Amino acid sequence: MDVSFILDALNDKQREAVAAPLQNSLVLAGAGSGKTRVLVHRIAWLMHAYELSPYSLMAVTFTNKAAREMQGRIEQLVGLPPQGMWVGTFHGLAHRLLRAHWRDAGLKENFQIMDSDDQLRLVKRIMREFNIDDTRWPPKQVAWFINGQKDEGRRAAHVPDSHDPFSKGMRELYYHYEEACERNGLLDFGELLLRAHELMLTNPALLKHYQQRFVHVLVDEFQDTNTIQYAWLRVMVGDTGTITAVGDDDQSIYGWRGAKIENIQNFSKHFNDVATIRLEQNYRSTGQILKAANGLIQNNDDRLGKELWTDSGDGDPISLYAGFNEQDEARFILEIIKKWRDDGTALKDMAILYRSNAQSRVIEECLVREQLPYRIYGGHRFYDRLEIKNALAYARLAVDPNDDGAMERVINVPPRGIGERSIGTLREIARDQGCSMWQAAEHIVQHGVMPARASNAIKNFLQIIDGMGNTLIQPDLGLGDVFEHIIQEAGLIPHHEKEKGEKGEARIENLKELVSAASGFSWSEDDEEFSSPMMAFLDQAVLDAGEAQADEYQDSVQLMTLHSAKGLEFPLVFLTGVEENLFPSKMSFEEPGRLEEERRLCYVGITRAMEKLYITYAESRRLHGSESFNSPSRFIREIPQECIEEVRLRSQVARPVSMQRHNYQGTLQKQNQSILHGYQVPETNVSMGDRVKHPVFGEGLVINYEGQGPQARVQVNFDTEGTKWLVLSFAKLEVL
DNA sequence: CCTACGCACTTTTTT
DNA sequence: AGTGCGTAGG
Repeated sequence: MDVSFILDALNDKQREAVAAPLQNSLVLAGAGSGKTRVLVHRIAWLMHAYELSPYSLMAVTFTNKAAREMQGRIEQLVGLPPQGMWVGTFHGLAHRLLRAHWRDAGLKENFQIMDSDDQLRLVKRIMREFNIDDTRWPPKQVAWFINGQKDEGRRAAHVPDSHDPFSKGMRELYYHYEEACERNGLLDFGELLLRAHELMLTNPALLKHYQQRFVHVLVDEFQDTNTIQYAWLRVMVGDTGTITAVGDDDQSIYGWRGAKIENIQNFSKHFNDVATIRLEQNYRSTGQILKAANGLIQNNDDRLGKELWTDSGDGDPISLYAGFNEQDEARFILEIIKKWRDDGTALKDMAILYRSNAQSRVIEECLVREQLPYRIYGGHRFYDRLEIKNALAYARLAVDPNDDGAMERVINVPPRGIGERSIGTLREIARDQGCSMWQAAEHIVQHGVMPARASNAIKNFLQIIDGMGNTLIQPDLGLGDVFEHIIQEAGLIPHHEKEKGEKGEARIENLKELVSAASGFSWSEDDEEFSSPMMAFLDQAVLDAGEAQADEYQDSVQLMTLHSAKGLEFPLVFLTGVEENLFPSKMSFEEPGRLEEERRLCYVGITRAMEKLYITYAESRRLHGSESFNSPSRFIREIPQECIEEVRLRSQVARPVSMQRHNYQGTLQKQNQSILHGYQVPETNVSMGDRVKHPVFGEGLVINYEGQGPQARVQVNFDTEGTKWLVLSFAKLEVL
């Protein structure tokens, strides 16, 4: 069979990885080295060279986006969809196993998946029920604790006993939480993985079946696996299967949520006869950018070791800009963006990266002022939005009125006269009778045990839900129509119309989008596990947050955190706020490993840039209301200095010693007039970039300033006399 | 029952 | 500074 189409157009190392024998292999794929390509071609190779059926392959990713991309590229390469192959996220595949084997997994047939929001609500509910002090055990922290334990594969019973009351309480709460989930048929994200793992361990026949089925397993972003994911993989592969793990230890940035970099570091110890292949040729960035990235990451210990290289030239050095505050930083970025745009670069090819979301605001304001379109990645996901979650809760109630979580969520949204008092009564009855809140509500309405006003309100609600339930069983209604009804019946549109500002409008727009998402939903393929389209849709809504935003196709500047930038690339990248305490974040100073993770994050940031990278920081920054003076990040110092070019002379005037200590001695290499133009010097009529005339020195260009009021000084680059600092109140400068 | 005000918090995010 | 949450008053 001709397999050249699989191996051609690969470099030697990629080919080595793709055509490796059917054995365990670890592909250390540096940034921009064609990782997904290798994965996809490996799959095609296994199918052709070893005549493996797609049925015997499983490919695991972390995000739905990555799974979709892989699926698409396999189709593209092989020419048809890989029938029977399992391609999906850890959670998606675990979910699939549990739906198929719910009985063996000890679940209810109609079990529901909770997202983190549902989970937090459940935690709060439990804490209320048991009268637990939520100042000593903040619900968020409780949820965090439970998730952390599940990531480690521990149930409440496995949590080591402790004598300190706080830990004891946590453990106790975990018990209650487990019990509540069990009773209500609820699974959080961690539970999907944990339960899928246990399903395999407790059902040897089932395990054998899957181990025999999956001859080869492929894993993307292996450095991000946590304990339970790794354990599950090992069980699924077993002694008979083999695995290809693709990842990059230098890009492990999720340790804080349980990812174990050790998994990739020790991979060769846990699996037999591992072939390790390094992909170090980078097809993305210029030589200078790679040199900077390599230099920086060398400061980490315990690396598997890897050095990126390219054969496509050095490119521009990295530009470093010191803003005097965050406003200045933002304005600088905007100037560069406008320059690149005028030179023909599309806005979507420019990315502004920052360490924390709070930093985006200043930049956004600047973008708005300059009327440049932008798009912020991350933020709230579509299905996470309040209005969407409410609509989905109505749908859940329509499917199963006994869904207490959904009931609590929307019973009084929009306000319909069922307040905390009434809900409390419902909860009480439900608990005493061991029934659902819905049944409690029916009881109340029938027996009139509550004041007429409250009783009527509840009756009204029951009727609304009943009506929704009816639309579900009408065969001629599509999923979109059902949601249309639901939103209508619930009165969500008028409810959001009442909201002030543009918020309500946006929410109504989102609800419309939900309707169209529902109409476009198809569950045809291999989803025989699901009993109805609505159920499938609801599951999908929880597991796949629906990334796309409306303005996706508009050409716009891309803003995102460094974490969400992983896996992406842009010709022009700004790495902003590169200051001590911010990046590395001061939160990372406590645990030793965290600083290395910050450094990897910086490495990720640098390697996003294809052509040109700007690193910026601000000498003074207003964040969370107060002003702080941070020194430039240590990461800047760790980059080989020959890769860096400063775009502004650091001011040489008096400053607090603490700041001066960190100043760079870099010299002014290039004056960029367009950069500086438009900078207003406070309380004067002189602007940066202005041409001025001095009675003695002649004409020159204002390139910097310092101080305020009578002490204000400007630096002028005179045409004939060089640069000089002048005190504005003395020098007789004339603006030309 | 709803609205308004005051308080505390603030790294990173996917599923 | 801004937001989200909980409590106090209308």
